Amino acid sequence: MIYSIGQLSKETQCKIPTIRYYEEIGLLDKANRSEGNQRQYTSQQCQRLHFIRHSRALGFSLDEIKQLIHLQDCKYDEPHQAHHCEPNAPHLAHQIAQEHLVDVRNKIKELKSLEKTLLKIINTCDNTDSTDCEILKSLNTIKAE
Amino acid sequence: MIYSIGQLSKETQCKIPTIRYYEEIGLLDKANRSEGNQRQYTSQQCQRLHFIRHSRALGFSLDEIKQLIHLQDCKYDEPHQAHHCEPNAPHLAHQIAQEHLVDVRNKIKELKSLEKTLLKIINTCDNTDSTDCEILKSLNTIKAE
DNA sequence: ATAAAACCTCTAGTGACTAGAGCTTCAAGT
DNA sequence: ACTTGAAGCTCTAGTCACTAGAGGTTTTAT
Repeated sequence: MIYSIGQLSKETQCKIPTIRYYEEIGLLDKANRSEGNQRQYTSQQCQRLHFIRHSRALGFSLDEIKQLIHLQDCKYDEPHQAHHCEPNAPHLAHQIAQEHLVDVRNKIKELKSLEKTLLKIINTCDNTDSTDCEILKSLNTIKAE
Repeated sequence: MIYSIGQLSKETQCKIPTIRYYEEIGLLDKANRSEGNQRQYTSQQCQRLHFIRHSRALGFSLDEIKQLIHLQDCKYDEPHQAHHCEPNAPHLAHQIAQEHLVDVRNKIKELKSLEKTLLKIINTCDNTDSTDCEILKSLNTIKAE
């Protein structure tokens, strides 16, 4: 199966300029071109883009994804391949995922305390018809926790 | 009290280039200059920067903050001032805050489901010494919820 | 008087895209 | 075979909220 960039875009729900951008920064390999210079993708490349999109949806950065892809390549490469491969790719992948989990949990904590503060601000001004709403004042004094 | 940019920076915990950036985009008024062209700030401007920083800490975008500042100015301006002022600034401020609260809550929801997915991925590969870790495979197939 | 710290402007870079201009190629219908 | 419109191409620039660095000037302390 061969995909044009538009078909790939539909298949992966990834916008066309984004696909080109991924190629530009080396996250996707350079696509083969047709006689008329249009990009052609294999199902393997489609698979890879799926991987990238799922990882993005989970909040991994493009840099983390680059690492994960490298680890993936290690996994499947024959040992005699030229490029350097980690001896324990699965372990590293595990580590990246766990570090990311820590980030996510921290972010949740922050947002919850933020929610509390916002609620406090909004509630000091319950009466939306009041001409002496406290919100603007609050933002001068209340500190985020 | 008159502040140099460095003093203002210390007072508000806002980095110097950021202060200049806020001036550039019109979030802070242009500062008065000394004979030697260095910026000088009043405590009013310091107050405003505090407001901005607190709002940022609460996750308001600079655009939202611009709106809030405008509303604040309306509140204190005499009615005969030239520029257009909202008739019910407090109400609008309330609305901006509430919309932001909704955003925050959505973000929390997203992150929680993300946390679940990450955990699932990590747990399918409990044994970090395994040479057949499932993480990389998972990222190909598991979808974020 | 001199040296160091603080300030100035200007340019460019970050991450992860997105939008638009202006051109070429492809596929379908007549 | 011809035309037309969709889809593709490259390149530049914009988004948000800063941050970093170069290279120069001013202020402050000794």
